Amino acid sequence: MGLTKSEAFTKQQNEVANLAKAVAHPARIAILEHLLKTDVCITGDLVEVLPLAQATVSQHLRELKKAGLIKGDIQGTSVCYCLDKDKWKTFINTFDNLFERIKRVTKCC
Amino acid sequence: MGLTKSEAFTKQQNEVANLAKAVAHPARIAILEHLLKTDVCITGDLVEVLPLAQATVSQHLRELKKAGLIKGDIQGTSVCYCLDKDKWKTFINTFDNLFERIKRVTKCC
DNA sequence: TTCTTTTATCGTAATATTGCATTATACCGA
DNA sequence: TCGGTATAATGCAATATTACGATAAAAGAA
Repeated sequence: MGLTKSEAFTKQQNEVANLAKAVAHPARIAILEHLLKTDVCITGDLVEVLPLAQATVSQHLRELKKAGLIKGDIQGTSVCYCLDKDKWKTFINTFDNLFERIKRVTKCC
Repeated sequence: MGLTKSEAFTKQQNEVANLAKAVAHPARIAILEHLLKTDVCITGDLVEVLPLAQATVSQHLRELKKAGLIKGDIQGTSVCYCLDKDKWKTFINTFDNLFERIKRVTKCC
């Protein structure tokens, strides 16, 4: 079907999955890496760096914005993007928590 | 198109994206959480816990196995699944590295 | 106003993912 | 060997994602 049964899982499970989905594409990783290098950037910068068309880059930016991982401020004719530190704090805490629990696992088959 | 241009991105970017994709579904998060609770489990356990058909659970298990995050050992009629600690070490290191870089970001728009 | 620049959105096409019923496959006990 | 039980594989249908060209929208320059 291609339709995830989100309602059948807990809110937290969906939240973790959605955050993971936001970074589950190399183009979006590349966008984040570019933002780490340059602090802020505009779509035009990314179109030059990424091997994708402008429309596709815009789409990936929208995905990241939808997940809340980046913010965009309109500045004249261009839009200035940057990481949303608050949302990332949530992201990092969520996964650190999962990682800690996994690190404590010892038994295996 | 639905076809990710993987070859246009670096190996590392694809690796991070693929690891993220492996956990980008609430059912797979639920599977991992069940494994954290029980250390080991078989498909039958999961079918009872998850709101999904056996075939679907098996498919999600295969995704996790493909990503290397879990291992499966055949034990008689059933397959015993558990977390692959080594692969998780890689996963955690990869994301900890990203998280550290993000924590250091200060500038924003 | 008109042109240019920049970004977003729409429409379309192709592939991927999700989910399930059904069908194999494998092992064990009688 | 034959059923019973359990997992895996296959095939199908429906939705989601990815990508891009074309178009729209918004702001500044000429």
